Amino acid sequence: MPELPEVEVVRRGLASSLPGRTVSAARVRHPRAVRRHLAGPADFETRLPGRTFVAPRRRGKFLWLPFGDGDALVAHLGMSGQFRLDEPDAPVLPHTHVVLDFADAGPQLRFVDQRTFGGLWLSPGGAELPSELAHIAPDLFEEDVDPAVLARSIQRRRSGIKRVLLDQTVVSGIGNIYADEALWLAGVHPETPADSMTTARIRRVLEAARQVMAEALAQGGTSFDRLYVNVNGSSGYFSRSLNAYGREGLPCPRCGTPLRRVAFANRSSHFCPRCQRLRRPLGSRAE
DNA sequence: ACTATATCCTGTATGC
DNA sequence: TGCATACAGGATATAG
Repeated sequence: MPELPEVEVVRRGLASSLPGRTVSAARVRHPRAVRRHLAGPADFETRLPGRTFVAPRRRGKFLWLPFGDGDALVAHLGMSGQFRLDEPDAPVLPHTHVVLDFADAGPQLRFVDQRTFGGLWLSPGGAELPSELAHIAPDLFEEDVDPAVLARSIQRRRSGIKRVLLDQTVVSGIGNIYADEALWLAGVHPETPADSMTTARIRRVLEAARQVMAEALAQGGTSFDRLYVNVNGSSGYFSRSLNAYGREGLPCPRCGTPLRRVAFANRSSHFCPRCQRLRRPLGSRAE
């Protein structure tokens, strides 16, 4: 569930309190949370103490917390990962998998993750951009993304446009919720073959995605339950602004037609059958 | 190079 | 009431 806006809310929360703080101890309570730290949990615990955090960074849904020495702690929240900043004597929540102590008297950094799809690892030399993220494309808020270039690369794909939006090696940060919202906003059916769309139409979809994620960020992200919260444990409010996602059977806010939900890649797509028509089911691609 | 699918996981909701 | 099943879905390994 955490997509770009939710991860950015977390990044900002960490940015306000981590820089300048020095780790004094690391404890791994569940080894799965550091499975991408290939040297193992004990090595992870040994390598962090003594390092001082600088400003947290983000690309798409990945976070990294650089240290002053040029290495970085990389994190992905997966489905249900949370960073919490809690006083050392605060109760430890269930599913707390990693705890960092600091040399100062401030709060601990705790990684909590019910479904354990998320995780942490140390990336040597990863302060600027962890090498493990080299295959992750820039997101729509990075300045070096040229929408025209991106639209042309999307247009070369034969998959449905939603599948392409979810491919983090094409453009990062978009997950199932914002893909459905962007396509609803742009009036594009999720299964529309990317190579059947004009670049102008692809750019409208990208702009819709950027817009809906910006609005979600302004509202603190999307929360359906306590699985996504910021570093203080509070929820965002964007779920009440969703137009399509999770609204099967409810009237389309634009035309009133009942929204549909269809199976899609082990999950669901939500769309309006009237506003988001599949045009030209097969055959010519002249547009 | 591209495309699609199975897999990991657990709390909640639903069906019988 | 209890048990079983479906569902939520990130990234990635793997197969085609």
